[in-house]
Amino acid sequence: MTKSASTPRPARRGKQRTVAPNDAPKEVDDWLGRNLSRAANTVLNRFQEVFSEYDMRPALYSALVAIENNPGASGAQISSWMDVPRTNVVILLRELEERGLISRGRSDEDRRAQSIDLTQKGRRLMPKLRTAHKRLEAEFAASMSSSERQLLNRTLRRIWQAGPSSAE
Amino acid sequence: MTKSASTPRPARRGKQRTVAPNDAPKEVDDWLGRNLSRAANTVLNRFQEVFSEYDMRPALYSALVAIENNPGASGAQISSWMDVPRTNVVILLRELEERGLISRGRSDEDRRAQSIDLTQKGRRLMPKLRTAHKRLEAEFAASMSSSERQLLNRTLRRIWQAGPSSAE
DNA sequence: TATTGTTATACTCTATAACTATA
DNA sequence: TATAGTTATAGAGTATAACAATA
Repeated sequence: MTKSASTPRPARRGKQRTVAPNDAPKEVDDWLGRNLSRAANTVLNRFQEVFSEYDMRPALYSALVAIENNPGASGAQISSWMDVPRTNVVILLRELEERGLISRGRSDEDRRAQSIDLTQKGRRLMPKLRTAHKRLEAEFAASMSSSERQLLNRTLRRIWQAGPSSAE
Repeated sequence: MTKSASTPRPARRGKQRTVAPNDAPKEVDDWLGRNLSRAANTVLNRFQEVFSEYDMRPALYSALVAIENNPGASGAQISSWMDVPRTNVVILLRELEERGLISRGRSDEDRRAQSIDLTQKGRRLMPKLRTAHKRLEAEFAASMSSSERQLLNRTLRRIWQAGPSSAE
């Protein structure tokens, strides 16, 4: 069984910040890695809340988008498009198949490869997921100017694209 | 035993990007959460490489900095300063103690609380770790202007500080 | 009742080694 | 030899519940 077949994770309790806001600047305030990790985690938490009714994780959602954007692609092609190691994509694909959102046939030309597509159930789900995702993005975009948001995404891409490709 | 007592993790193989750079813009290119996660992961990988000779993880390093900045503090105070749940700080403190980098006595005023300090070994290690960390920061800062870097850190802080405090 | 420290456990993403089947 | 798919396993960070000891 997959874990995600269980009850959706309860949204984080929205605890109030009780810490006094007069915190002095800390040595760690400008650590890039720390700020990135914590920001990523904040977005992850909101993702789980926004998508709670769909029992959807970010990696699962991006796999669905990859499949929708590459109809009939093989797992290796999905892996390459997502830039995620094949070995980790396998788990996502199995889970999506178990949930009836994708189908995996055998390719005619290359009998090693699969031919992956959204099922009708999957195709029907996508617009709802996209709506939820747009809501999530808009929520964070609300606290930035448009140019600031674009610069942020460009800067972040420059950071991670400088590293080695994650696709195996 | 703690895992970190084992051999330092081998630095990631620096694989060349073989993917053709003519990738068309993808739907996922402007996903904030994805860009944040991947950027954070890139910095994490570099952290592991730069700190490989010290067998040091980011969380462990930031705990050391927290302790150095709060001599004699309790675990709860360290947790609050780091803004990390107590339950996760416990693991870091135990590991640091096992490695002889910190000492944990009992507080005189409150017999529940500990009084945490760097050991001499820990104090001697800190300058080396700081040097490595400065190198790491400088490496990523090199690809940005100073104002861009400041804006980035400010934006990231705004994102994660908007969420609930992680300190329990 | 509340706080301190702790154990146990789970979840998400990422990473590597090793294997089978096919090319 | 190389590629596609898979299994198993590990590491890093984050999260919650529950407990004993102390306040």
